[in-house]
Amino acid sequence: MGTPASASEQRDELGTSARILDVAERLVQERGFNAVSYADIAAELRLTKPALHYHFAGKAELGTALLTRYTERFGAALTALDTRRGAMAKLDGYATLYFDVLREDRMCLCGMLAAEYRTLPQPMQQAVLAFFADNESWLEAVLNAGSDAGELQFTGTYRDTARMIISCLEGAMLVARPFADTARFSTAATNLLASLIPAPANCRSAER
Amino acid sequence: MGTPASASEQRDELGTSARILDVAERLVQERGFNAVSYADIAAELRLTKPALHYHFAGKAELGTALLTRYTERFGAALTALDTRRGAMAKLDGYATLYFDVLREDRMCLCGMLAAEYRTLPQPMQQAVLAFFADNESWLEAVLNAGSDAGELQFTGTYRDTARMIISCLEGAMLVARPFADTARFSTAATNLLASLIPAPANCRSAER
DNA sequence: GTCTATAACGAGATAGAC
DNA sequence: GTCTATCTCGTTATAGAC
Repeated sequence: MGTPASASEQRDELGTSARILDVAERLVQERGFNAVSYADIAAELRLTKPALHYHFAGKAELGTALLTRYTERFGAALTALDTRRGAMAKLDGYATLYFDVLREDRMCLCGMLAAEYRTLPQPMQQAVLAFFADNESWLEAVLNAGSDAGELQFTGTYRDTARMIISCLEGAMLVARPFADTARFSTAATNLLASLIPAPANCRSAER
Repeated sequence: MGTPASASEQRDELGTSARILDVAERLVQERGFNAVSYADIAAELRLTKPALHYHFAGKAELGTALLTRYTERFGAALTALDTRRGAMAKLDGYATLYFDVLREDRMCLCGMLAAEYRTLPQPMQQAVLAFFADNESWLEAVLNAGSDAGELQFTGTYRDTARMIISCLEGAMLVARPFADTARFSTAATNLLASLIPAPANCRSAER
């Protein structure tokens, strides 16, 4: 449960801006920012290009709005996961957030934009970095608590392990999508999380 | 050592086709296929667009040639790694192939094209899948041998572990590049490979 | 808030001279 | 093998009517 994306795309009662963002978000996650045009978005919504320009002055503004909303939604999903008891339950939920995106045949928005990073306007670049930094912070806290509770075990620092989780999940999405093989992702995610489970009995990690 | 890329870009004695491929490869790895134009490539080589069309009829043909050469070069690098003794030495060399690409501020060509997959012409799509399949096969063999020799230990199948290695390295590149932080990659790669070392070496409190 | 019309530019691609 | 010139199309973006 809990794709941070879409949810509103079907409803007609929503504002035009929100529907533009919904369509744009999906198209960017599928094709990449550079491969999506105002014409593509307008056509899906049966609007015209100037109507889009009324809501979002330029492509840079649209992209920034996309990132703001996506990061907020993802942050809310992480906060929701905080109510789960147990570090592994939280990490499981975290991996499921990614899985739900992949199941819709989409790449993580920020994973996609990370690939196109060099071509993005500065405000979008900053927002992509902020997204990953946010995720890293949340994971660090989960790893810290899980380690203290003896639920988790890993050799690297909290930060490095958090980064590794993000890298593995983003990479697993990146590669699984061309193969149209969600199991490829699930297996990688499962193995990744399994590697954080403490070895039985006499094998424990040192304090940091 | 041993970036499978470039190497020839500086020399003037090379054929024009090879120099076109060199420039195109670098630009695609930096910006993405959709963000590179014939004009960009021609300008760097002080040629004109029709000169490029003489060597590569269209962008699809150029992209396919790019993939063919890249996959061959990567395959040759893998064959070279086969001479190393020890599974971990081979895996280390494998990770270094990725690192050398990242150090040049480039994404893995096929990681980049995986993001843009939906927008690629079919021949390029097939070539991207083949690249990952090739890598997977090589890794599977290394993991198999390393496991038999007791050098490596992992819980998933050879195939799943091979896929996880590819995913982690591709994802680590994807995320490290926007941060312009090669250490981010190295740490992830080191942790990844460390997780394949059998327990006794990995666990401080003695033997199982 | 959405439209028609159009500007201004860059893309991939081709014809034909040299 | 490379050029100039040109074509056609798609792109972002704006002016101004409704």
